[in-house]
Amino acid sequence: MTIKIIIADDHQLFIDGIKSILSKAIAIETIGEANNGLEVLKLLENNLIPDVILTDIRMPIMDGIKLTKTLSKSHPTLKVLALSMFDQTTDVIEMLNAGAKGYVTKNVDKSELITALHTLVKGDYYFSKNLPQDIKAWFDKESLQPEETLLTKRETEILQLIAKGRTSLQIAKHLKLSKYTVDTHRKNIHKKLNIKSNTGLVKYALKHLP
Amino acid sequence: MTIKIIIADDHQLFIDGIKSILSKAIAIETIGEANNGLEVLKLLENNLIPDVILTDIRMPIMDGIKLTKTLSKSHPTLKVLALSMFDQTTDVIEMLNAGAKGYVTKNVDKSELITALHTLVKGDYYFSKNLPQDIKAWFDKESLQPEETLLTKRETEILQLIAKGRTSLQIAKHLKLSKYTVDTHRKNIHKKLNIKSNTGLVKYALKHLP
DNA sequence: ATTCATATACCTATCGTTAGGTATATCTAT
DNA sequence: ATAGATATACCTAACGATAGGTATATGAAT
Repeated sequence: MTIKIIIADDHQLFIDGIKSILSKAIAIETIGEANNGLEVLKLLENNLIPDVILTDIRMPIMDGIKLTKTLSKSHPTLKVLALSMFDQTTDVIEMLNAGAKGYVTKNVDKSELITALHTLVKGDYYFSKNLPQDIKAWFDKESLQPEETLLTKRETEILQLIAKGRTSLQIAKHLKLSKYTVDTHRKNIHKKLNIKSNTGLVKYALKHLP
Repeated sequence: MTIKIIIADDHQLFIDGIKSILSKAIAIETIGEANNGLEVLKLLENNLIPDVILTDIRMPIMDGIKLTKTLSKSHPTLKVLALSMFDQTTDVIEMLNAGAKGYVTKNVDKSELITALHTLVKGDYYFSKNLPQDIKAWFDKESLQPEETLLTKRETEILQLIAKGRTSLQIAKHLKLSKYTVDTHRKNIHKKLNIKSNTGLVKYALKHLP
């Protein structure tokens, strides 16, 4: 049984490359391509129905997250494999919450891509190796809405203060903690979100926290 | 006469894709691949000499600009075709200054890529359609300073990079400036915006800059 | 009852930013 | 032609963040 896929990416050359790779794989057929989410929906409207949609996250007009959300309502049996350059936890979680069944970064090799496609068709999830460990753990535990439970209350509290521009020492005094404790929380936040810089933390906080 | 090429990109899947595309093209042969600039140099040291090097710009360890500069000294007959996701003029100019003979973005299609390779081998320059056609004209062109902006062009440029999480040293290298100069601009931005922390700058940039 | 997650605290080395300067060169407009 | 703005470059001290640890106490869940 041949796996039928649609590829969505705003870089045409990348689509061409994937198509070329998959044309050599047995039992996989590319039946359509799109440069943004909206174009995928148009293909589906024309009754071009694949088994898996391989989609980039960041695309103009309609991004991969919006696309996946739409699909999980209109075509719930259709599997979505996210294909991104970024391994930031936020992206992974957003895609999973939207309904994606797998996530691979663009530095996997072709065999891993093919493995991922087969895994999804079997009904399993697939995540590439370089993603943070926690993600798999959350799904093993079948915990829902991982975004909400990602950071603990304390971590969230501290992240909010970081985003306000407070230093570790100021936060420590405010919460009557040791500076060391605040720094430990900082490190744990970094690890959980797979973000290394203060700049990144600020951007995350602005997007995801009240 | 077959055109021999080496592909350099930090995303293995992208290399695999290009290789797959080019394997179907007549008279083009991929003789090597690399995940960063240094790996390209190693291939050349082992007497693997291509006609064209197809290289990404942003790569770890040694980026495409550094690689191209090195090559234009060590292997001046070798043609470099830059292959980037970004069409920012600064990138194009940097690559051209470094000695690249062409620049295509990753949203060209496969036929355009092949055209570009043939054009370079013929000895001409090639730029994909979405780039400013006359690069020299761009150099001569007077850049317009629209309306009364608080920050200067340079300051804006640097602030955008700060907001992307780049350090002063990284920005300095990218803009070919001294770290000291970048820090001076930083201080001037602080003063003009009356913001003292990096955190504040990031928030300002997200709100006010494209 | 014991494991696990959470929260706490400490240590150190290194990196990056901030703040206080000074000093030119060029470009722009009066 | 000259003042003012812009862009460049350098120096250093102090402060804050990052990345490696280690270690203990507690409450919740199996």
